[in-house]
Amino acid sequence: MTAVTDCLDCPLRCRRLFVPMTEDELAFQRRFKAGERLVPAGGDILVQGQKSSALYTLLSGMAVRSVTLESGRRQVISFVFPGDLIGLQSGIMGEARHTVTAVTDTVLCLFPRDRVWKLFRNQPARAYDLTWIAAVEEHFLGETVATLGQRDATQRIAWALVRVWRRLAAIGMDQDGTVPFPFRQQDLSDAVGLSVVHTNRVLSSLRGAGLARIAGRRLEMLDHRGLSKLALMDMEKEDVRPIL
Amino acid sequence: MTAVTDCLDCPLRCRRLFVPMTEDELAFQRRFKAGERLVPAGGDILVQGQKSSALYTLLSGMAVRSVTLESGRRQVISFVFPGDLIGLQSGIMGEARHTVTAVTDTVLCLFPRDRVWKLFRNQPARAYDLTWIAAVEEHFLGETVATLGQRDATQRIAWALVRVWRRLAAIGMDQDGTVPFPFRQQDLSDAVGLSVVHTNRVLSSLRGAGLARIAGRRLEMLDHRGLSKLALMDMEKEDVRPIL
DNA sequence: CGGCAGCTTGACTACGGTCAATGACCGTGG
DNA sequence: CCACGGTCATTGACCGTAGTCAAGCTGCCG
Repeated sequence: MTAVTDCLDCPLRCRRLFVPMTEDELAFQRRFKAGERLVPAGGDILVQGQKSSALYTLLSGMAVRSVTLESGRRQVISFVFPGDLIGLQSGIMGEARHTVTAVTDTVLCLFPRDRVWKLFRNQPARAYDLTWIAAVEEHFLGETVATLGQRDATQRIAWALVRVWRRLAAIGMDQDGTVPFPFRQQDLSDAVGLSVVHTNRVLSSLRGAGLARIAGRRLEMLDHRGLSKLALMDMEKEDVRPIL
Repeated sequence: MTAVTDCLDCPLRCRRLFVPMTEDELAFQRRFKAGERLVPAGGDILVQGQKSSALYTLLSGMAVRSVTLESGRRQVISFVFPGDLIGLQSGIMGEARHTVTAVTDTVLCLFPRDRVWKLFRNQPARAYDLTWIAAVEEHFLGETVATLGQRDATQRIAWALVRVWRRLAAIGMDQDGTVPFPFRQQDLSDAVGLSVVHTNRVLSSLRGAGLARIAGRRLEMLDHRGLSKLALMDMEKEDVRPIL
């Protein structure tokens, strides 16, 4: 039985990916957070089509956001990492449009819906941040659309690996050039719109080319610059964003 | 020389797609709007990588939001229709991440960036609406990702046509089962990640099947239910959203 | 030790891309 | 008024990337 993490002790907010909070915001944040929710690996955090009012921030662990078409095919919309907001759409528009599934054991900070309104009413700066977060999310989805529409198989995989690596490095989860990678190849292929078989072939070719390697639930980045170039990604300055 | 449209006379806000505004909100809105901007067909409303502070709502005309990769390939992220918000990302995150190009002559309502902060400060309900709009946008991008990742060529085109048709019908732009469709086949193919050639073939097969037809810069929907089914789209209840 | 989930490899196929040529339409200028 | 040039739509022939099917392989957990 672990105690609930106080926002004061939040291991995420001081990471370079996130905009620092003021004293005042931090105080509000502590009252805003209503508790935590634990979802074990394989469990659903949010289910497509189901009413759900809460907002979450992923405190630890990883997840995938996905939709399933009537054809039965699954698309992974995005990977979800510590610090990511979950449930904005369902929280605002009423019901969840996609499923969020825990890939590892996860801990979520819980923000009840009715307090969100209070945030807009009393904390305009935080409300602005929330919109900012939504804009960032939108930006990444735009990137994803461009990837699925215009990049070939190798570029897609390279792109996805670089994205994951940069995101995790930005919250300090890299060690010796590796980051945790708990996703199955099936998850990766569902994310980039390729078959598992082809995904596997591409991965082994990237390994062969000495660019990156997945092994033991970890992703090893052997040539960040090379892989980024292959993926047609610019080495954009890492931008920061708020965290809720 | 046409006069600027007063928000009171806005031809969009009363359409069934949009949440009605209160008297109060309308009053604020009139002060919020700083003027209009006209962009002729083919002109750029926003340019990828360029600083831009303003927020716009497309008042009339149509546009495409797109990004161009280093390979030179272009991805159309979304079509932009009357009532859509433009520039949230650039307005909040600083610089535009994608280009918005006018496809017809367009009129834009202009909201200066510095007034956005005033909105968060003084109009929490409108700020909430802005976030809502961002969430809706995010939802649609998620759909797009799923389409590019999991639907085949025919389903993609069908999906795109139905989306356009529903969107325009929801603001009353349908006449005799047709809606304006000023986009080139090149735009459509860049939107769904297919070559123009294949797009053309699919379109003619849809025409042959009596499902839909594009002619004379108009899209004729011959079998909405059939095309939706083909596109694996549910006949979801039309949901409403706020307009800025 | 057995069973299961996930990874890997091979053989064959097909969907959609590319290249190329022709056609339809439209605005402009001689 | 018609010839010209440009843009966009259409069609044909060929090809290559990635999907499918199917069989082994590996590693983990009971």
